[in-house]
Amino acid sequence: MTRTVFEKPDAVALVAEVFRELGYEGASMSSITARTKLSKGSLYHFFPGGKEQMAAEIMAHIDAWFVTEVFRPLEEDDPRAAILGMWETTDTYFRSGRRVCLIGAFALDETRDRFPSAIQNYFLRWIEALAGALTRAGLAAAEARVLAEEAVVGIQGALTLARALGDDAIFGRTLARLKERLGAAVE
Amino acid sequence: MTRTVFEKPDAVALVAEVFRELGYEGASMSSITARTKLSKGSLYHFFPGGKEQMAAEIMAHIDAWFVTEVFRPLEEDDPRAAILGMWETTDTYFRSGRRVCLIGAFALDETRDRFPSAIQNYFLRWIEALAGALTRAGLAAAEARVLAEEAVVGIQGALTLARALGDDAIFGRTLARLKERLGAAVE
DNA sequence: TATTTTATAGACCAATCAGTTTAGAAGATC
DNA sequence: GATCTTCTAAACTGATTGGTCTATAAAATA
Repeated sequence: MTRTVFEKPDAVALVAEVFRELGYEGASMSSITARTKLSKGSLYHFFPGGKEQMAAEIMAHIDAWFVTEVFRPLEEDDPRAAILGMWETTDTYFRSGRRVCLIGAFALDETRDRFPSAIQNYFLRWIEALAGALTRAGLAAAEARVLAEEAVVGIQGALTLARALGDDAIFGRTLARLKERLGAAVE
Repeated sequence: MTRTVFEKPDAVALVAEVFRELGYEGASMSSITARTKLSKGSLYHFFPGGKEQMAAEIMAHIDAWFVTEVFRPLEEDDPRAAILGMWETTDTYFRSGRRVCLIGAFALDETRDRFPSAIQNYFLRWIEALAGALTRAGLAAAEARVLAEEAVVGIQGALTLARALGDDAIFGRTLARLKERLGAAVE
């Protein structure tokens, strides 16, 4: 009998992709075991709290990744360069729109009511980090906030349309448009 | 024993709201019967094909509504007035962002694979109808298309953030910004 | 190498799932 | 008012759900 041994960080990442593809309700334990190759025993060993704990830890993992890779870099010295880096990181993370935003997807149905603050904070911090960079690049606080909100709205909307249309180009087009608009505002 | 008698159009509308709130996988037959007060007998009488038929008919119903209330009005004589009307209709339909886009939500998870053309056509037709109005208002076809895409992306993104943040104002702010941007382009 | 800890496999559970069936009530037609 | 069609209620089905448990394999520690 062959056995495959997993480590928890790998389990989190594997299960995350299943939730991302199927949504919280759509991701049944059997679909999770089938797609990740982790047995139920392994899953409940790592996540005694079941699906709810899996989703909570996945969201915490995503949040930590964005703090390190997106939000904190936006606080660095050169705000213009930081914002340019954000477009690159965002395009890579969402695989040019082929990967959806798990937290955005959770927000749309009543899964939101299970994790309201995690969902709210993720988007709030993104908007605040970007608005902060725009402010340090010279924009008035109010204008920075409006533009940051427009950017995060555009990213989410483009992810929805990319999947709805099966269009691999719309996400890149949207990022390019937002990049130009924010770039022009801080020139 | 009291019995409530429903008509099919009412059944479609009632079930639609449950799918909208819970998503396709999240909407179980028991949650549908509980929230709509339609019994299983009634539901399978109206929709012998079960959940899949319910969702298909709901999407067709939404599509028809948008054709009548949004897409066709955009083809009327005065394109500027038609576009202004679209912002009103959109704000009302999505209840200032408190109501999500069922078709956008279906696009995000593998529910999309059940109804790929219905989902794709809904967004394609919206973009095309709006681009057509912008063209007739004087814009070059390419520019009209880009702006129309930006508008539909913005609407979807704002719906996601409205729910994620529990913010009643962000949808209206986004619509106002898009209205101004499209209005300025055709002046 | 012996022991302890960590992790896997899969049988098992009660509850819920989508869907079927049947009996009869309400509404429409005659 | 009798007949026929439409619709509802709820019991029922087999399959699947999320979750538990036990035996044991692998890894870490001693």
